[in-house]
Amino acid sequence: MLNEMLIHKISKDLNFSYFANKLLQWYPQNKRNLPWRDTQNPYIIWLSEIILQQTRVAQGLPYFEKFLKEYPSVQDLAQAPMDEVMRLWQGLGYYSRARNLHQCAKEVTENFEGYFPDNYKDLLQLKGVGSYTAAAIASFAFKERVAVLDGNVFRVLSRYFGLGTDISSTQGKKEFEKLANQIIPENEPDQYNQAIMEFGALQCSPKNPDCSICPLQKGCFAHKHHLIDQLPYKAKKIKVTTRAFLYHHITCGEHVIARKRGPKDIWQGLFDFPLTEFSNPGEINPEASQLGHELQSFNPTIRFDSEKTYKHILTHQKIFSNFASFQIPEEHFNALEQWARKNGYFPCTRKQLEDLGKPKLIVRYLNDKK
DNA sequence: ATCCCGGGCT
DNA sequence: AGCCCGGGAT
Repeated sequence: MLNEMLIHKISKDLNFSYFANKLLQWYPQNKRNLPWRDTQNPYIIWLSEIILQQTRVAQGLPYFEKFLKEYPSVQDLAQAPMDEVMRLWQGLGYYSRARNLHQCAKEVTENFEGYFPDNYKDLLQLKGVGSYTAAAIASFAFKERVAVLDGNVFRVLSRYFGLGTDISSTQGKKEFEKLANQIIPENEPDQYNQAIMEFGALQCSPKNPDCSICPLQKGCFAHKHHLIDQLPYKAKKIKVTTRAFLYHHITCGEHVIARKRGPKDIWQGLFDFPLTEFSNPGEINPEASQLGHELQSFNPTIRFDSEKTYKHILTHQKIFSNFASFQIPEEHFNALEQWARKNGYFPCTRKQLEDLGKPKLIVRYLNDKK
């Protein structure tokens, strides 16, 4: 057993060094010449990394040059007026980066005598410096053996080692971080970090990578299993929208006003009540409902139960719903029916309504009324 | 026009 | 988890 584990560990380590060596070999032959490469100046590295967050090289490059020309040192940047920094940043997006950049320069100047912290852990404390940027500065400027994890690294590792954990999950980030830090070699950790990111950008590209010329094709899990376009796996984050409904429960004798729900929205083909939608739950207000006003001519007895908000959770929608009930004297039935038909609603008896398919939300409300 | 991508902060 | 932003792909 011990033997097996030992063999497993050794073969894993061999595989890791094979992988790292291939990248280290590939890098000098293929790397782009960029002005923040081949320097160990933490200020220049930090500046470039902040600018390159969420930003392509082609877009960031002119900004990097502007900033370095205007502020050759961290002190120059720290002393610059905020407005000037913002103006230089103009057009690059994510403006909190510029605010953090300026604040970080001040921190370094005032609290660290102008010297950036020289290790991952301390770098993390700086404003605007997260795990990626801290690892980049620590390895490029100070040769610390700490792996960078950016979109490129996730992609390369996920494909080569067949790691399919969702890269947007906390669990996934942990697993990739662990793997990446096992692979990164003791010597030249900086070159290795540069190499794997450049490899991801140029060779192991998100779409249509040319695997026929890839130095890591042999041994690549994704290539072997034809999973290049499935990896890395990233769960699409469905954005949950909040909606606020005011339902109008309109009754007239034994009749209820209903409607069949149409396409392009939830509950297609089910039946519910006339509905006014508000932009958020706090704004639900019968006074603001056009429907309620139209019903006034039928002399309704109105009850709005604002206390009871029904919450209905779907995968992609969170619905908050209130109900207002309108009891209409039977003498207005004909006029009410005309109004209903004109607006795409129809009267039906309580019994008929029972037999129609309704959203859970409506059923819950009707049961509560009993 | 709409979708997708991406580090860090809150 | 949701937001911040612009650019590129579709």
